[in-house]
Amino acid sequence: MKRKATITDVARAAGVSKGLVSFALNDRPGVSPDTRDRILDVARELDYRPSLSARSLSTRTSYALGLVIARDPEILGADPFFPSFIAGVERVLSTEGRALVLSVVGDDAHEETVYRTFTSDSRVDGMFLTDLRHDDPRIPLLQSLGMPAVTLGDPDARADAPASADGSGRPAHPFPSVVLDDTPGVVELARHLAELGHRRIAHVIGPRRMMHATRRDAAFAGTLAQAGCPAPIVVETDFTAAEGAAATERLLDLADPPTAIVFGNDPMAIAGIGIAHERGLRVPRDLSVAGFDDSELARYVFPSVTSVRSDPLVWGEQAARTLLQLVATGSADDVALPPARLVVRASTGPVPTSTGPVPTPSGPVPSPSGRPGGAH
Amino acid sequence: MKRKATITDVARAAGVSKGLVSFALNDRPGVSPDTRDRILDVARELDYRPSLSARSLSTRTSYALGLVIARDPEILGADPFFPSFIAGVERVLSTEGRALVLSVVGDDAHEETVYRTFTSDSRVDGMFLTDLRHDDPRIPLLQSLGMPAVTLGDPDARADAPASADGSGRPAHPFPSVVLDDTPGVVELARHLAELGHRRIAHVIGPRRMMHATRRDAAFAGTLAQAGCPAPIVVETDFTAAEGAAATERLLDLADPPTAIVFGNDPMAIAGIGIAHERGLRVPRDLSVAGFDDSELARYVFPSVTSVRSDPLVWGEQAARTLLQLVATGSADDVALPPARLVVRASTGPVPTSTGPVPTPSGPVPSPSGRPGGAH
DNA sequence: GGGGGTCACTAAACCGGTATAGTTTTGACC
DNA sequence: GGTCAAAACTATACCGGTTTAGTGACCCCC
Repeated sequence: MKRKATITDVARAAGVSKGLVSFALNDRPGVSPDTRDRILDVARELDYRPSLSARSLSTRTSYALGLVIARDPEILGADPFFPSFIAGVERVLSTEGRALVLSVVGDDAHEETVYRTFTSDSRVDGMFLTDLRHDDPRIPLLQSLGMPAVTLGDPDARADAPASADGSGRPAHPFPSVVLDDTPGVVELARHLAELGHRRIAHVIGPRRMMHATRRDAAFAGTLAQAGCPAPIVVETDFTAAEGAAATERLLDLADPPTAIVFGNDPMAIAGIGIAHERGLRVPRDLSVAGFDDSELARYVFPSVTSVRSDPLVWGEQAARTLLQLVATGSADDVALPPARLVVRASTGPVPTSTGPVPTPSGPVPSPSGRPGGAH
Repeated sequence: MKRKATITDVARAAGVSKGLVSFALNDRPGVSPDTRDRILDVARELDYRPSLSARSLSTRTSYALGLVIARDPEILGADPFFPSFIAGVERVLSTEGRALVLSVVGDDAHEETVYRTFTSDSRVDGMFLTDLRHDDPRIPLLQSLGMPAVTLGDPDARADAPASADGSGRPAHPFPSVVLDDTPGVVELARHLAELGHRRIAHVIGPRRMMHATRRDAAFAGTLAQAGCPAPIVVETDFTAAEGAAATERLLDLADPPTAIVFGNDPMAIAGIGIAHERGLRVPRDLSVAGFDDSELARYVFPSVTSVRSDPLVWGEQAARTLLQLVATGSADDVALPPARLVVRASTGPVPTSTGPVPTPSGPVPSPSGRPGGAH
């Protein structure tokens, strides 16, 4: 196993200085065409690969992007969002010679230190901000650290922009965002349930401090109100199947239990269906259930789960592209992806006519059919 | 925002040479106690953090470990193994100031280039080898690249060790392994089904080229044979819920369908239950189903899924520790973790007495009960 | 034919650490 | 008090790139 070729080897072999090799390899002017070709030939012949660490030291860039996931490891395993998102990110990064540096943290205190460490170690050139929170402390943190970032979704515009030098009317968030608006899907879902005749509806959401939880809650409740429905019963969970199951138990124990339950992700919805079945209820005859994210499994459980498709893979790809551009050029535009849409499957159906589990269909709504449901 | 302090700043402020600062910070002999203290004080005061890239360049070490996942992004989202494994790895790395560099690749050709790139870029100091394959090409590859690695499970010992300098009787695999033996769990599962009276049993396994698939297949079939059962029907899949569902369809379409189906992971098992329910079969009355890995969701679907618990989180922790030791000292011992055990839940029950779905219980086996199943 | 400008290229500084050779200080011992 | 070795510390080379200042060579043009 012989030593790797360095830029000095290439320079010597090509009979030029190493500075010129650097110029030729980085496509910079000041190298005559035939010299450039000769250098590139020699480099290829020696199988020269520039040293990342040397380059990093010189240029103060790491050629890596960072993702810090602040969720309990257990949840991480159950929720398919992050694996898909990461796969999307990777799909872009791998073609660009960049790497993804990952960190999974349990608590907030540790989270901050990871952001600080990644920055002070120059371990990454930019970071993805997922699971955006209200008044997210990570935004001023990264801003003060001078670390570029891309947010998934719009952060809440804060009026008190701390040191906003220009008095322009620009939005208060300092980082470009990649938005995949889930409101249309949520609105469609609310209308869908209202049209099926549901009135007593529960919404089992994720942690309230996460923006998407409250945003979806607002969109859902707002649409129901428009449709003349009473406000939904809202239950906050941590996104685990366990809490989804527990929430379902509590809801079904109510004196006047809901006829439809909407869950913040698919694992919770699947767990909810499990609870219903265990109690002898049939879905959707006695209880309608819907999930969120449209994971693969949602299509294959029985009954297949009505869900809102959010496409984390595409989200990851676009977030990676935007962050790469931000890092390279210093600025990047906000991007809006096609919004999430409702996917109706077999787990939602017309409201039961009486309070007891009676199998009488109540309206013209088609009875739920086969598994591979199409978009609404 | 002022510039980060460098080692030179610390040296100047402490009135010593930077070499001595380096010695003091790395706990090396040759520094008097009070000088060392003074240097450390100054470093703390200046909030000095050594530059990773500079250190990497000097030491030819990247302070990062790599994981290449060669699975389709879709599968990655559904299968909870990797997220949990990664979380376990992270739990160890984060306390050691190391980072995890991740890559997700679809096809084998790309996989090899990633291993080569990570190596030639010195992007990582060592790598995790998961989803071990028969005659795994990654082993000679990493060996020839001189990249340390840890394997999850024992690779198959190859007689033709290429350049085995010493004629010792050591096993042929050059890398330490972290083994979580799943055989006991599989054996227990086979016995469990045999005791319940099942004879026509199907085994829906993962890709044959992966060692764990064939190893489990062998253990399962062998135990059944010992128990006097006929050989199971084996169906190979890619681990997706989609193929799990398709396999279930095919099996149930057989003239003489199996009375129990064992799946290679939980998502497939859950999809299989979905298919059964869709056909009007009841689990476990008409069909017993078992999964693998014991993911969170397995506890919360209905019926809760009998599975084999493999504890990917612990696996990740131990793999990280072993790899860190290997990288630091040049060698590490093989580690055996507590083996995977069977977790009996509600999805497995006594074999139906007749071929038709008749609700007669057939034996003294307790009827499947509540969700939170305990270990067998 | 000498001044001025551009182009191709070289030499050397620099990034921020580690490692090594060399120099001074300390201390033990006779 | 002189000798010698160990301990403490400095100076500097080095890792492998990028970048800047500087040097010829060449051309243009009055």
